[in-house]
Amino acid sequence: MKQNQVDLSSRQQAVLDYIRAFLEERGYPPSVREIVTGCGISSTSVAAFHLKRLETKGYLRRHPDISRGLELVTLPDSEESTVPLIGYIAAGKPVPVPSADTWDMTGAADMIKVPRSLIAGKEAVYALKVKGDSMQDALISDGDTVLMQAVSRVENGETAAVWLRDEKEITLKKVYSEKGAVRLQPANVQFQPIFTRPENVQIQGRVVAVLRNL
Amino acid sequence: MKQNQVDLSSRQQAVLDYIRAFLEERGYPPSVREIVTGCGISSTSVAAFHLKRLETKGYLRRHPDISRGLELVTLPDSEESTVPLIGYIAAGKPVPVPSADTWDMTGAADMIKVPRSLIAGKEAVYALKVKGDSMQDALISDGDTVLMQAVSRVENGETAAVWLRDEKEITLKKVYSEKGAVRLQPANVQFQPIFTRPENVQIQGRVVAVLRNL
DNA sequence: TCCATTTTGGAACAACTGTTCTGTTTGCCT
DNA sequence: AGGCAAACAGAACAGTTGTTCCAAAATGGA
Repeated sequence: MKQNQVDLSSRQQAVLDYIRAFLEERGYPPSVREIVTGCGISSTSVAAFHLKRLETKGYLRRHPDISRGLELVTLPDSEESTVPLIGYIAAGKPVPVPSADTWDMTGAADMIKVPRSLIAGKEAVYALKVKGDSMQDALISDGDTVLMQAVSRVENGETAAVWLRDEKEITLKKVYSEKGAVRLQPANVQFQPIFTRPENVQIQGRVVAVLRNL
Repeated sequence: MKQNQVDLSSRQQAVLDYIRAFLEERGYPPSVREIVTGCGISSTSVAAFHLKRLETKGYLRRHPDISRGLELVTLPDSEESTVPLIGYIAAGKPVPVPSADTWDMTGAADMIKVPRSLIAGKEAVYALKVKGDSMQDALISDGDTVLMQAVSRVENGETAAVWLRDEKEITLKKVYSEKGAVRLQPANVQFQPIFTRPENVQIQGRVVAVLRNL
């Protein structure tokens, strides 16, 4: 939750934490003198000193001569991300490919909010709605939302959206590369794996997460 | 996004909008005089008058004698909610029951963030981690997070966490009440429903959503 | 119209607040 | 020990800011 920064002295960390807590609780930033008393600092000049330091280090923005003119530059990092919902995923059709402007917020595409923890650090994540019950072997049902990451290769054991060229079919399975063949393992333990030629599988993306709203 | 309130004069509405925009853009509330110039008001006393009015009407909280001591009371509905993660759900054990202080933020329990859209408007939502592969008939696998709502009855067709007294087992299924019996329908269409006596089923909660992080 | 209520104007006060200045202390490296 | 940069103290100044007082204008019924 609260992460300490390595390049801050304990005093500066304390000031930053105090501002965060104050802002969270009261809805407006503290004054310099409130910081002084709140952090056990003895003089306003010391607080000013550290505030200037925090600003040059990029942790907050200051508005000179304006009372309580503090602005946290990292808005309490919002714990959530916005990803584009670019289409549907169904058994018989390749998944929609995110285009260059897909992530443009101004686009007309739907955007959905997801907890940042679900896609921590991952780039190029987009969302697809599942149509049909063809993916129950992947423990995914009609109406689920699948978060995908646009990649063309995955590590062994990762779950991917796989286009089977021969079968002309999309399937979500764990991909294992084995001596001359590819093993596609369903998430549902009661289903058997599929073995096929490497040329038959086209990775369309990595499955990052699944959301089901009942 | 911005909703006009019916019980506000246009001036008060303008002031409220201005405060919202100012706060959004600068990160701290405006001063009375900034409100004056920003809204085309001629005197600080007029602004003070309207601010007092806005406070008594419940749209903001004021901190007297504190510069920029304005706090918008409208929870800026943050598109995400925090729910407590109170334990595990496994086949052979009843689900943990949320206690009165479970939702107390100060508790040591883990809190997780979820998109508000997943639990829109629902009360008493908590989270459980799934242990084991015993619920694949519900399209739920080991490691999934299940969002539950603490209720003791569900409507026909809703998915619930059901404790089967005879079998001493937890299962997640759609519940249908049928003439003298209860039909428990798995989400996975390839599984058969279970029929049992009403006395054998104890609803432990409604399943609101499922999160799977791969 | 007349009266009560609401809204507006203008000004001034006292407290709040950011800034700056000078000097001191502390920690740390050579 | 000596030197240097960071951190600390105290005080004072000037602009900002919430509040209040008094009076005027607008509004809205009866």
